Amino acid sequence: MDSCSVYGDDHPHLKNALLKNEASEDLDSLWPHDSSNPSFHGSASPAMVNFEDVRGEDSPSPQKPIFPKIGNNAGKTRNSEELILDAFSSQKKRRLSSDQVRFLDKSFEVDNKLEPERKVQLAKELGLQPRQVAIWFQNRRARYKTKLLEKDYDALKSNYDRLKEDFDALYSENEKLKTEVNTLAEKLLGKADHGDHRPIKEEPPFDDDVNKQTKASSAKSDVLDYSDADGGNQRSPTMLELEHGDSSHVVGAISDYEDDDSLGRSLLLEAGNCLTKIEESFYDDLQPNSNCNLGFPVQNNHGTWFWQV
DNA sequence: GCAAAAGCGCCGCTTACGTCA
DNA sequence: TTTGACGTAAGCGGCGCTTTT
Repeated sequence: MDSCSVYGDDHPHLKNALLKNEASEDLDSLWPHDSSNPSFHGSASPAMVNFEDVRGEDSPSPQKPIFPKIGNNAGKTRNSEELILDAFSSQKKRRLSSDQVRFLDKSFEVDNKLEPERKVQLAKELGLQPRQVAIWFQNRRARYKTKLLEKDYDALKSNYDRLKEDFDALYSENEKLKTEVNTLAEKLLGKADHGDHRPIKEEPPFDDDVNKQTKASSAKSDVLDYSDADGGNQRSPTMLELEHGDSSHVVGAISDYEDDDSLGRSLLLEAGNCLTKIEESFYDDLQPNSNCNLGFPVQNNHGTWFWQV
């Protein structure tokens, strides 16, 4: 920033006032006074912060504007004329002092927006140009926004990780149960091949598409010759039924095997229990009408489960 | 009353400087 | 002493809103 354009050529009276260290008196005439706030000499805004509240004990007189400590000489004692000459003769950027930053931060915490009056008062109190105060607030808002975004990102990421963990656990359990069901089905098939060749009674219809494919099938094909009902994935009717959320007929079909031995019956009963368990595990907690399924299966009006994106 | 111009402040992006390891 | 990374003051252009003409 070109400080000369503000306090120099454009406002020679202000430059002279500063050179005489009379800034407070001259600037005081620019806004109304408020005796209740000696620090700001006229602060009427509740958002204003008293510089004395944040200034360290080693800071200069609270009644005088705080000029920036310049560069590496920040810790050295320099008279005000040197500082002012430096400020006006150099085009280089000068960092704000820690006191100034603390004061601005306090003020920012109270209100991150800057009204014109407040800006002028802050600038006066800190010995800065109003534009410098405005720029500081703009940059501060930007930094604050960045931090907020980072915080939001972290929160969303942790939520995503947690959901993914849950999903992975459910998915692996699903795979495990599928394997278990297939094993039981194979055992059942082997049993049927060795013993009773009586055809398994046709299952009652449970859904349009699946029913079309299974209606004319034998009991054997009912278990093994399941065809593609949803895009290439070979799934047994049992699995399809699971996806349709109803295994009651599967459990009911177990009664057709009452003539079998106890092993077959127990296997079937166990399979039925597994199916019930799978249903409970996967579908009971889902909310099909929710817009926040995050990729979990959702049931539409026809009772068909699909993957919502 | 309406429209164009001017003024102002804010924002996002960028640059340049100061500081530190 | 040099160098690269990082934080930050400030520049710039665009946009929206308000005021002026």
